[in-house]
Amino acid sequence: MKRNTTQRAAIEQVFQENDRPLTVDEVLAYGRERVNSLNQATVYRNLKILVDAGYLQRLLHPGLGALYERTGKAHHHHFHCRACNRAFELPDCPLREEKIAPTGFVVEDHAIFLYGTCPSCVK
Amino acid sequence: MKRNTTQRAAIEQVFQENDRPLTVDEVLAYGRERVNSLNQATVYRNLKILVDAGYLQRLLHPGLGALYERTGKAHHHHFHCRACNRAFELPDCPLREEKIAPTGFVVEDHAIFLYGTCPSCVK
DNA sequence: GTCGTTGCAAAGCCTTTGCAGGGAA
DNA sequence: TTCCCTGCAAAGGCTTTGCAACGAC
Repeated sequence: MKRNTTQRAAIEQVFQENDRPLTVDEVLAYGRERVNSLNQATVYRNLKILVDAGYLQRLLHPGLGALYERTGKAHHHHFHCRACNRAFELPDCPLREEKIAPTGFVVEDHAIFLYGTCPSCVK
Repeated sequence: MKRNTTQRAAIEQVFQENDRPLTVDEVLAYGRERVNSLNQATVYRNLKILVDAGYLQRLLHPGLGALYERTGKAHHHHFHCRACNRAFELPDCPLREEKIAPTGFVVEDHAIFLYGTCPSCVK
């Protein structure tokens, strides 16, 4: 049975307070603000547990590597700010899958990654 | 000055005969069909040299990792066949960058990755 | 004979795993 | 008292680098 530990609670709070996809390092850094002794291996293990529990979703970003975000959101894509190096969620999807591959390719899924500058870095 | 070695020639031929993005392992495997002694470190070093020389372009694929493809092609995107695990180029781009991010986000660039089954695996 | 290149092995990153001690229930 | 969880350290993958030998020019 899953137990409630200070470390796991801290990690969940990190995701509650940061509504954007986070890297392992970000989870570790933000988590240590709550639990100073928080270990990297603990973060890796808990991220896996929280993904298995359906609380988090893992995605691979080209460049940022593994990102973790809360589950339960609608189909969406991601923005990477090159200035602050953070990832953000984009609410919409501009794609019609049927129209984008040559004849013969069966498209089951897609991912879109945008790059640029986020609102707080533009200022 | 850059020298013409058997190993580098083999790697270039691999890209001439495979008109799709290749992983390091694919370059190594195909290259060894030409030069049996071809070493992994040599492949890594030559891929870097060929990128710097403008002959190849490196891109990061979520899932497949680093991919290398010939330069000089028009703006395009990539398809990953889950059956044979190969990457392919898609000729078109279905996106209007201006329309896809919320106000405040400045979009400079984008990448689209499709997933599914390629024509030869569909058969 | 130069000196760019190669193969091998060692060393870096990032992520996972083994293990003994610690803490939730 | 159980046994899941944590921290530390060691061990896996993938990629890079150091070094001596090789070979293109």
